[in-house]
Amino acid sequence: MGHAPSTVHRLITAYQDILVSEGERSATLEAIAARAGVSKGGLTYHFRSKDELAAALFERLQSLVEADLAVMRSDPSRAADYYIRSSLEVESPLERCNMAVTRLAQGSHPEANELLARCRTQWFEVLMDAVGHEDMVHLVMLLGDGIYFNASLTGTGAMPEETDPATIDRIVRLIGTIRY
Amino acid sequence: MGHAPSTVHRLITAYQDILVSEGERSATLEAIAARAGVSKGGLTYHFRSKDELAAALFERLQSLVEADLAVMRSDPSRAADYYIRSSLEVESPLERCNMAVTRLAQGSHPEANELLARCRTQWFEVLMDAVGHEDMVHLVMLLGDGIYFNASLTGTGAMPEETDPATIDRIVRLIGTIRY
DNA sequence: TCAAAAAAACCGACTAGTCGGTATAGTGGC
DNA sequence: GCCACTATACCGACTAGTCGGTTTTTTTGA
Repeated sequence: MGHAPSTVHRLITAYQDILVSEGERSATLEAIAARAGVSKGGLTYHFRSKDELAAALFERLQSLVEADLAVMRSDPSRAADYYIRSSLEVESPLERCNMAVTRLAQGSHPEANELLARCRTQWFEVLMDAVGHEDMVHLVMLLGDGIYFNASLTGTGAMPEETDPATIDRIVRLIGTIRY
Repeated sequence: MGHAPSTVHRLITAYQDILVSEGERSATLEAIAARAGVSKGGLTYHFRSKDELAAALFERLQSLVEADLAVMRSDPSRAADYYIRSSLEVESPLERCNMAVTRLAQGSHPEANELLARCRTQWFEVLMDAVGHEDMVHLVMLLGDGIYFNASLTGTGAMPEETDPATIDRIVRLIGTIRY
């Protein structure tokens, strides 16, 4: 039996989920509290301001990225493959959190922007260690971003057809044939 | 001598620019009006509501995409190359407009979402006609999306390093070596 | 040709409603 | 008794949209 998630955890998740599915404007204090199943007073008890809530979201992303980097470092031979494929997992805690922070960044939230920049730098470095060829790393990261971007639009409403895992498989195979 | 852009044109551009550089929240009627050099009353004279302004933005995107598709159809052999490279041109009217509509889509604006879906379907079809290999088309489009996504984050604040044209050149050459 | 009338473009104060944040009295469980 | 809340009320800042009125441009008819 796992613990039921704490109220604090639920509040951060509620904020994250509303950001992802409805955008920054809909993420009001009351909407967040309601989704987490507490009153507005309950929210402000744990987070005195929206900025504190955002800061908590940033911390969550940092630790999730840390864990992701550790996985990639643990098996460099599969790092690139892992990076591309995990971009597809829109439901994973990391991707959802990343998407939420991206929404804030696009709303010109400087902290969110800097955090994303740091994360991307770290992914780049780990991929460089694993792959060793700068252009290939750029290719892998751009591809991952593309998959991620597509997924993030699919998530909100209706995209032509979701990029399905089988297609990604074949694409990964295609770029696997590149000799550099 | 070209005409000075009309107030209507300036208002749509102002809306678009604020969406791109500061996000949906900052795109208030007054901010839009101020950027276009008119008063709030002047804005509401031309657009009775924010939705009408958004509708005008959607129409602009449609006609820009139409023109882009025509270019691609006119020289199928360079269509894929053109698609990838034009994703980099963040300052072009098409990319700016596309970015603005994307911001609205991420704020869960259903119309924006459907429009983007239609555009992407059209691009896909034109690329399919030009390239003829479905996985390669997906690869090209995902790569374009990745470049575009990167550029859109760079635009708002600070990304590690902008994807520069020389890197894109080399990446295009890399995927050009793929035999399918 | 030119003044008067009409239409179009625009201004800015106002209304009604929303949101972030503060405050406070009360409740159930450990 | 105190922690983790609920419920409600409130404030100030801000926002979309309205409206009466003003300025600018265009049209018209003598």
